[in-house]
Amino acid sequence: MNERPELAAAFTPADIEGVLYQKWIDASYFTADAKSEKPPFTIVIPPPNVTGSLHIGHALDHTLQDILIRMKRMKGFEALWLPGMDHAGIATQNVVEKQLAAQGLSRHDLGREKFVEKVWEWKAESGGAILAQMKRLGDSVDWSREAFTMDANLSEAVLEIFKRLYDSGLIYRAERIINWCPRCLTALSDIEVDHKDIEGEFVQITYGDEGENQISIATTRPETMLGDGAVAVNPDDDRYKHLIGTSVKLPYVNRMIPIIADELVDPEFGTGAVKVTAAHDPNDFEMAMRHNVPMVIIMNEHAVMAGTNTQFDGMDRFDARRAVVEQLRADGRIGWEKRPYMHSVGHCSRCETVVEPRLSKQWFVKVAPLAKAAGDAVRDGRVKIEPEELAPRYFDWIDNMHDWCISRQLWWGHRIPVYYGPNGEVVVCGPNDVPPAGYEQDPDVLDTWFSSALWPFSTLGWPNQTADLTKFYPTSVLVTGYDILFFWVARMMMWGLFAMDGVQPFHTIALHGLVRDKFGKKMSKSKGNVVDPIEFMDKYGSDALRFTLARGANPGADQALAEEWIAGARNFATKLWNATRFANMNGATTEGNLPAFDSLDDINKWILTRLDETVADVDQYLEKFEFAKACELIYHFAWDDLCDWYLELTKSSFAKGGTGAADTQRVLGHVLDQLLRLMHPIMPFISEALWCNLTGKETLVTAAWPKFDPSQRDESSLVAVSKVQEIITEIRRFRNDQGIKTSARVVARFNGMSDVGLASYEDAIRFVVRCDNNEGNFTSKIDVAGVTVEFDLSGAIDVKAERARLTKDLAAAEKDRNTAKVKIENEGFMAKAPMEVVQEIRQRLADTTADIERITSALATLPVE
RNA sequence: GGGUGGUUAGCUCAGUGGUAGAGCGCCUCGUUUACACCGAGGAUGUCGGGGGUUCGAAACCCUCACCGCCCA
Repeated sequence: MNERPELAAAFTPADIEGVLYQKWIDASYFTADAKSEKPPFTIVIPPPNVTGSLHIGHALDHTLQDILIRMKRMKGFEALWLPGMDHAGIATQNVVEKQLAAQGLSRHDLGREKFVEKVWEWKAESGGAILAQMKRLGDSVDWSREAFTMDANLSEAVLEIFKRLYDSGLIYRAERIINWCPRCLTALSDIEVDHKDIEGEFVQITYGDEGENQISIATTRPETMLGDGAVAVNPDDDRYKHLIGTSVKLPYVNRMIPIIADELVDPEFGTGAVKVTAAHDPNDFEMAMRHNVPMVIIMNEHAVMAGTNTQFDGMDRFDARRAVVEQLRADGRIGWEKRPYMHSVGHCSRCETVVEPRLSKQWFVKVAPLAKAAGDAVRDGRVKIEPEELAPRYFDWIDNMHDWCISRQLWWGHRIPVYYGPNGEVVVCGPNDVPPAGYEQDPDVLDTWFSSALWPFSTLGWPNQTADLTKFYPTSVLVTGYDILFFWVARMMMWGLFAMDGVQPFHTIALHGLVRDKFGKKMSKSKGNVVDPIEFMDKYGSDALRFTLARGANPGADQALAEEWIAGARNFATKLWNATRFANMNGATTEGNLPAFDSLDDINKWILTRLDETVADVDQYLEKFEFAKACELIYHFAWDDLCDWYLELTKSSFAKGGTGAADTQRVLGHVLDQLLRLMHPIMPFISEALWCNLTGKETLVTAAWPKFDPSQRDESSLVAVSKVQEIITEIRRFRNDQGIKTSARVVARFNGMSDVGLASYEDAIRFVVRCDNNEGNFTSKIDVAGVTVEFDLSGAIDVKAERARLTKDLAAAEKDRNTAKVKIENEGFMAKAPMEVVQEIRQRLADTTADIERITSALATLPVE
């Protein structure tokens, strides 16, 4: 009767994963159809860097997206999960430059065109390793739509939006203080700078010569004094009021600089007088703008002192700092020195070099109107942020966003589509424009995030009005870590709303947290606690890794991950494998209709009821991005309800055969069928393997998602089975306490089974607890759930153990009764607590009182030792 | 400095007013015919401290302490 191929005795993930993924690809299950009548469900993948490989954070991010996509596909949506990669300007250029450096070359040796060619070569050969790794993970992405931010059509989108923004007055070129990385030799946006507290110095320096105007300032960057354009004090600071409007001589440079008054100066900080280095400090720049202070650049692009006409020219900025302080000290110009002085310093997020704020002519996006729209879309509910607790963080940032510096002095990326004429004319070219003859293109490229921000629609064909764009935009949900909320999410919001006529790029932003080590510490190479998801997949299977990550994914919260947890998930997979083997051995089937619900016994009704509850709850949780809770329910339903109880309770029925067994075969087949469907989004490989084996069908990928129907539940079966469980547990406990081996058979007599409606389950109980129904000399008994079970222990009852057991029960019952009693005797409680709570406590009081009586009398009848 | 999240069993974490939970770990027993990647049983918490609201607080309010994150 069982024609299914037999499942291997042990579950080996490697045996099924590659084969199944290939089968899915061959069958094009993941390819979405823009012409489909089905409602769309779209997710665009956060494009990994082309230089990247799959790390544990990707594994989490992808697992969650795949869960949603697979579930929606099963629910009958036209599910599109669009994969692709980001060209990752600085990161990629760095990789290729490093390779060149190994050959003693720099990009300048090759020239721009050759260098960019080289990067493309590198991309073809070594880039995108992550794509193969995504297949290991089981990602059900539509490979036919794979995109790259530097693809022709995506590049066209970049030109298009640049032109539109420029024409709308939202892109401008200006001299501003920007973050300059002296190693990458490019400007950076604010969020590409990481602020870290480091040990620096804070020194007091006197400007002006003796007999002339003198003033003491305090600074953490003494070397920048060479570029000072003024000294600023607070207008209300009595110490300096008399100096405002006068000048003081800047040492070494010997330039007279004005002493100005500005509210920004904090009189409590340092000496209350600050140097104004407009070209190398953002705050100073602001002040300088207000007071017309000259801006002097004192370093070259490598952050080497230049153009100061002092002995410090040619020194690196940090060498210059020491040299300047030394000279000042020698000249008696240093007051106090605080060293080390902890303060926050910006570092390049790519290479960790200390960023040099620098006056520079760059291209900027005027963000105010765009950011306003991006904030409003969330404020008015068109876009939901999950969990909503993270929305304030979004508002806080987007409502206070500074103009965005988008030009980068790199070669790898989208070149800025601006052309300059011989007389300084400026022309911006869209995708279909041709620059006038003799015009030269701006040499810079755009910030990588400029193009990533187009991702939700450039990947669908924009600016062309494609079928994909019509069908799949706006996307359904964006799943990503909260760490790139600002980098990427906010910018997609701005671009999407602007380019798509106010239509938001996604309905929901589902944010997850970071994966941390088993102690909740951040993973880092220096700590050596970084884990490799590929290694875990090799060792425990992709399903185990996926389940572990999903099980730890509470919305917006970080999760700790330990190898043991993954081993546990692998054990869970093995458990299911074996449960299915058991089902096969006992003739479980999915053929034919389910027996009428009302005709079933309580055990079958119970498991169907529990299944229905589980399906309903899991469905609801997954829809709310509560992955951890959904996994928890599946895990406990499968392991506890199904394996530990249902399978055990069905054994006697299978042993007996008959219609009871036939019903159970069909119900068991159904329960497994539905459970495997339910877990397929989370553990796609093993669920597919087992489901196809069980049902003989082709694939679970496109099978229907389980439906739930609360009318097909039976509460009384829950009560009945819980009594059965209580009886079994008590008997096991008794046997355990009495030191009876699990395998040993005991003669026992059950009294009162029909009074509690359990007569028909006596056999099932006896089977599980190995109690034979023979005549005997019943010397011991236990009372549980209204039933008395008497045992023939051949007189060998361990009275001491039994007394200990009962004494413990008595103490527990007394404690419970006492808490109930205290409440009942509390007038306030009786007067104010809701009726059902009072009822419940009354019941508890009655139950525990009865328990105490029963246990007390049992203790009394124990023979004296 | 400004925000913000947290402090619950040995570890990592659920738990938004009615007898404290999970996974892993720990202890005892066990190869019983799906599974030792297993089964059965068991131990473990003045829910960070203090105060308040309430008949009732891990949960709500105030306060203190400590840890973390974001922004400057």
